[in-house]
Amino acid sequence: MAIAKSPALPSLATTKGGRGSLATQVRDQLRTRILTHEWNEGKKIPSEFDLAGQYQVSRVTIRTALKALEAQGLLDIRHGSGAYVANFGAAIRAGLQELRSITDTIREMGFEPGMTHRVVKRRGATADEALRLQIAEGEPVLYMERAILADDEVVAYSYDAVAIRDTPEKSIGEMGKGSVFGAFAKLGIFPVRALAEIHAISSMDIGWGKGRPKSGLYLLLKQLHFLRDGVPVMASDTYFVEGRFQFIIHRTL
Amino acid sequence: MAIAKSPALPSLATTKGGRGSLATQVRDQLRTRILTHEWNEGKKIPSEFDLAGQYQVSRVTIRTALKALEAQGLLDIRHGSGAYVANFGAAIRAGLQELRSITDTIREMGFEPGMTHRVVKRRGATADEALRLQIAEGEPVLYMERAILADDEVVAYSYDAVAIRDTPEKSIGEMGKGSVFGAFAKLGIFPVRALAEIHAISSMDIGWGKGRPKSGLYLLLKQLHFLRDGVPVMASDTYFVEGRFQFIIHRTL
DNA sequence: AGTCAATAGTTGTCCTACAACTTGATCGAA
DNA sequence: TTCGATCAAGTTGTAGGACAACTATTGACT
Repeated sequence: MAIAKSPALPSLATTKGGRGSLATQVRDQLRTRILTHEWNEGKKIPSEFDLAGQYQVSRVTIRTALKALEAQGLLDIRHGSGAYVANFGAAIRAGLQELRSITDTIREMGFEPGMTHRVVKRRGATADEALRLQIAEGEPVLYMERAILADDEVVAYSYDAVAIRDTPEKSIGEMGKGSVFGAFAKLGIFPVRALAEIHAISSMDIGWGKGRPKSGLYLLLKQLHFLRDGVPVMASDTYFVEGRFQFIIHRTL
Repeated sequence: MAIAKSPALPSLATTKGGRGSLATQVRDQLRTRILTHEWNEGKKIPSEFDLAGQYQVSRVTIRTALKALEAQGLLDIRHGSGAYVANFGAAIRAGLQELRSITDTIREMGFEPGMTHRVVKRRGATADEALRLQIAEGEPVLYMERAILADDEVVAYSYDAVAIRDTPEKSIGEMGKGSVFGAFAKLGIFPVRALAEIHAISSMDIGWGKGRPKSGLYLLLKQLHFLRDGVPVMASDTYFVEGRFQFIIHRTL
């Protein structure tokens, strides 16, 4: 039962000046250790006491991290026995219930993500956009039409509207290029949740270009992204080509 | 700052002999207090210290409960400030990321749930079912074909296969009648998670009866329900009629 | 072999104390 | 007044120690 700080573990506070609470940092590190299969699925991970020793934090902090991972479905904590790795690692990472960028998800699925922009412009909000973004009609939004690719094949067409509000002009340009969430992060804007509505759509009016599917069958993900305090920042309608993208949801109590 | 146990609160241990840990009981009670709008959306709830006094438990227990609710997206806890009610109560309850029976969801949406059984029989597992349920091909399963109604209108057709395993014969009959999960509960079987796959389907071969939609457009929810230890117990393919049932997902980090 | 009791290990809860952060009030200077 | 800094009170985050409740294994006994 020797307690020694494993030198292989990246230290906590020093990694990046501390981005979030201690428990959050520990949670993220344990998360990657689980997802990289450091412990086999179904296997017991070290006790809270041991982990506290490894990370040099209190048992409270470890417990908070473990509970969070249990809530995400990655762990199964049993009173008096221990914490066990659930056997759904990959599915959870790809699950819709986790808010992550489509690009990242595609990359983790082993494909090469890509994106082509058809429309990127600043214009007044439509009635529908104004309603969803809780702004006045006609107020400026950044409107985009993009095709999302995986290994050069179109997997989805996305129609997005970002509320401008106080966004400086120069930063708006960046969104039209790389990752939208990357641009958000630079501005200190962090959407922490999204409300998504799912529909089955059969239409020939969706999409463009030669990669456009003939079936016309799509899964529409109608999303609204929110900040911590509940302010909506982006409304996006993404049409996923049926069959080319796996939609998984991990449901828990 | 007077700490008095509110007499309106149901006591914890006495309610039902204690179904789960203290923190879980507190979580459930706080959850209903939130969903019944005891505190307005966006408003601050009492401090951990106050709640500990109300429920006569330690601050640790309250913290555990609050953290769980935060993970579910019902609360927003801010360091140094307090815990605030998120403005997504209804959406979260109806959200797919929460594992609840369709019947309950329909009822909470204000409709009268119903169900008609077309097929209820015990037969050997098909190759696909055997694979999903992790049993041998031909082993007995309870197979059902049901139509799910809301206010006497068909919202979905479901094709389900339940792994029999040690289930006593008489209990199998009950599943064919009322709620499947109700029958599970009586047997002490509690599915705690499900992995769902979503597809858009356009087909005229789905469904039956005169309520069958003409469009032939469905959202297929292909589910597999698991026990705590990862044993699959039920595989169900549910075809939701596009437009008649709102599919929402609450996505969080 | 089978049953039961003891035991060590693990998670759940409690207590106390303090650190870190947020918010509003207070006060002083421009 | 108006702005800004400072302060104080309130709240969440982390620490450490202690014990209760539960699990799984071992070992003794029948």
